[in-house]
Amino acid sequence: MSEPSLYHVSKEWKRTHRCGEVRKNDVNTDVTLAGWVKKVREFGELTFVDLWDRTGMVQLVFDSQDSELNSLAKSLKAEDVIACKGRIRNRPSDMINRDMKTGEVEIYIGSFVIFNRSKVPPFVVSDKGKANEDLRLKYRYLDLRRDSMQKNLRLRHDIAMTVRFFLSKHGFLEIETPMLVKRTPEGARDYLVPSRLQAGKFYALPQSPQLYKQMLMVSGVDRYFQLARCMRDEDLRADRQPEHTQIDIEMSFISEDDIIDLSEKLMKKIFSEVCGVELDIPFPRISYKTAMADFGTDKPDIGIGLEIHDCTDIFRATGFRAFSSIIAEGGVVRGISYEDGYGLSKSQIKKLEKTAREKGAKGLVWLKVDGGVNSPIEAFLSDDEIAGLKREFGLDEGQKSLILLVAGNFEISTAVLGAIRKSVVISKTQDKNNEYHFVWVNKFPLFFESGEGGMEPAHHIFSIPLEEDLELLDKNPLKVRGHLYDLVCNGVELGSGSIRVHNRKLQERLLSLIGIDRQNAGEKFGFLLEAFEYGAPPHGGIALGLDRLAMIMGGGDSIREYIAFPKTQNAVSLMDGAPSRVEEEVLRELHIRISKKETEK
RNA sequence: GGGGUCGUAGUUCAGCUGGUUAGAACGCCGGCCUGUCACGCCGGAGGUCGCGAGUUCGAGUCUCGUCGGCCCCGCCA
Repeated sequence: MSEPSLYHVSKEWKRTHRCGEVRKNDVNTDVTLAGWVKKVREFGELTFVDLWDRTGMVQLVFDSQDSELNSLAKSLKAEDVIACKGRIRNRPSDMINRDMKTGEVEIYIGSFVIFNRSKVPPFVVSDKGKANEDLRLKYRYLDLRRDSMQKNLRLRHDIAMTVRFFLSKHGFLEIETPMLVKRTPEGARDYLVPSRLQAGKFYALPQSPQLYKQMLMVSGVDRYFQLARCMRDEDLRADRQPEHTQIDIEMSFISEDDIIDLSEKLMKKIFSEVCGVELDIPFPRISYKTAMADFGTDKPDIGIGLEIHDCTDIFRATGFRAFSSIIAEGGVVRGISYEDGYGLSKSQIKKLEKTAREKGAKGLVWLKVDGGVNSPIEAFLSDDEIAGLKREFGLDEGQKSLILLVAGNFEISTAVLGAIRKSVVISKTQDKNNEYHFVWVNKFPLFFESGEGGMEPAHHIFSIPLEEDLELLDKNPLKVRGHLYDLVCNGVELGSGSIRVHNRKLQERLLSLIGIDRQNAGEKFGFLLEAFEYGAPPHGGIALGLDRLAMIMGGGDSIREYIAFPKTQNAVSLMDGAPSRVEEEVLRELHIRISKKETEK
């Protein structure tokens, strides 16, 4: 026994048990344990030390028999790393700690070594000690030592292992695809990697392995999966990091139903194995059109009611000018009935109005209905109109509710109500756990209108149109729907996929619709198009967000809690300081010069 | 690019319409204690109020700018 440092884990100090694993039936065995000191409690000649490792905590006891041992024990501090030898013994019956797995026993210590002393940590390394996220990120290695974070790491591992086992059993091969790839023009901004050997050229980090997994299908791999890192240089959110992990799946000779079926079974397996929740499959499926009309979003939380209703017909003959003029111009009046919102104060309703305006509404009309009605536009409303609203929303006589109405064109009024619904849903679902409302959203349009009057792919340009919409491709491409499907859970987009194009002509046609002509297509996707000419099987797949899945299963609010080393909203790693400047010399080798303006910052 | 919010002791926070000595709890340091496990008791140290300007007799508090964390819009599957 002496002051720390150069001890290594020799045979002598090799541990025989883990801290959280000593139990009553091990009593009287001699053990060697190692771990982190969490707490020292002194009582004169008696000292207790809580020793922790990933498996749990156990109490060590030192007493006066050996005063040197005891005084060294008293010098122990939180987060010191030690190994110790002792005998497991029962605690006195009235001293059993029911809150600890190991609380029936304790280790009577004969000797110990200190591998390393810890400075006083910047925050208390325990779930009981609060710490702000920036501090936690800077000292992530301490943060991860907390039980809640260890639990999150374990959760993620369990999901990953279940995925690997399940897919492997179903005939899928796990295949790695390159991290240094060719930049593709569509989609998110790329992270670029300069090439040293090819002056002036760049690799991109993959936004997803999309093209590679399609090539693997052409290769006859038949069933592929990968836990793939995907990099996107876009702004961050609670559920968006610059790098995230997808459970990436691709299959040959299958239909949309096959992929949905497999995904459902995978989800069921994961929830069952990892957290003992039995999901009901199949999940409901709704079309994109229905999702937008009824929920105002393509990732609806379907578990909490609040569907958007069309109330235009109720107000056809209204005396309320704001509505009548919009209806006359071909607009609509849409609304939701928010029963829990009846008690909202004026200022809380004001906040909803603000949300509405942010999303482009001219205003938000609200009515509190019960036996009567209370609304700023009460004077303009007829009894028929009020009765009509109650009928539309299925409200019984005297039933209380807050009805919110938005008038305008269909898209805006629906989007506004969707946004309001989302802000309301968050507070509604916060106190619920273990409730998972899965839904498939499918039949997405293949294209959306882009800002400049052109078109851009809704998902990506490799998805196949629905058979019945093929003829619209020439006449009205915006009306063409595709074999595209998103998996949504509690309002979070967990994954999306599609059946792919496997025919060169069709692929070229789709590319030309978004302004990529033949020559251009050859430069950018030539290898894909060429591959399609050498026997490409029909194929399709899906990619499920591992980080988001972990977040939902863990009940968290941010995927950062489920990523070992995440970045801040400014895409900075507070722990290691990435990104950073690099030496001039390094840049020169990469044929890069930073403009002066940026250097001065 | 834009909106919101936060920044005070090592940590988490309080600090009113500006007012003279900036507090609490936990942590830390010293002492006492043989059954604690959120131990208890006694004592102590610890502050560039994010940073920079401005208003004022006087700024933690008000104004502007700036930096950083978080939430959101845009953006992004």
